[in-house]
Amino acid sequence: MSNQMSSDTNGTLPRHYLKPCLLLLLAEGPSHGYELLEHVRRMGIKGAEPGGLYRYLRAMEKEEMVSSWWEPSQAGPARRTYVLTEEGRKGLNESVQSLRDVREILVTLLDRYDSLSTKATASRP
Amino acid sequence: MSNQMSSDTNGTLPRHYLKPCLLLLLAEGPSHGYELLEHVRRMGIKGAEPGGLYRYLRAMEKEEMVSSWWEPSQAGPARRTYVLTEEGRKGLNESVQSLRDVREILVTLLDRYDSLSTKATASRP
DNA sequence: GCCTATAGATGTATATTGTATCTATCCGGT
DNA sequence: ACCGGATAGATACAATATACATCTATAGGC
Repeated sequence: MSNQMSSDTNGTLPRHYLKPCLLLLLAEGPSHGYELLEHVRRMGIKGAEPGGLYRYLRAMEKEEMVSSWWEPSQAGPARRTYVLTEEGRKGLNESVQSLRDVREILVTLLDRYDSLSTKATASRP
Repeated sequence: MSNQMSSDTNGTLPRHYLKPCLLLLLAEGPSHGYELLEHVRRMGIKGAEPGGLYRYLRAMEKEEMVSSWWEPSQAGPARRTYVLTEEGRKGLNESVQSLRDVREILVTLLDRYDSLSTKATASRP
């Protein structure tokens, strides 16, 4: 039964905004997976999980949006530190542009919803 | 090769906002699939396609968000007319609330991006 | 009769996600 | 010295979602 509806984006940014989030976070400075996980969660992608995140980072590396290396940790296991590449910076700029588009569409959609209830109230004298 | 990144949400609302869009459109008045397809496309979900849309409508009907019946058309084949149910109205309200959350997170994220480049420019005297 | 636009539905390959599980390291407690 | 928990990263496989092609039908124009 192919049914995609399930429970929606409740209060959280859909996980598919993970890419722009990661690019933004890395534009703010180098970081490693475990830390990025907490950051993206705090940024709004509550449902982010390690599996997907690490996968994403590797995929981004394959696309040369980021590069990484192992770095020993003073406390705990070694970390893979990620930094944004030139490509990644460009990718971020593009992502941000489409995010702006999405934001505008959302605003329009929400206005449309609001005017809907306004009309409904207005029609009750 | 499992690579999820591909080309992102370029200029369009991700297809997974189809549900709130359809609910909003149906809140504005009854409609049928073919017409809804054009409307959601104009609303920003450029990549919406008939297959997914019709399936989506049937799924929403199974969830009792909408109800439908066949209606003969004056010109062309019969149409399945959809209307929003009480359930659907509630679903729309909830969807809209999470859309507002998403919008706010997006705004925060974009501000953060902007302040990033501001800092970069500011550091060049 | 044949072609096109309209209208709806289904089948299926592929892509993406979700969930569980696995390895390893360091630190603190006992 | 040994154990358990926090940190860190990675992988396998199932479940879902998406894209694309295809199929049925009807009405109207030519």
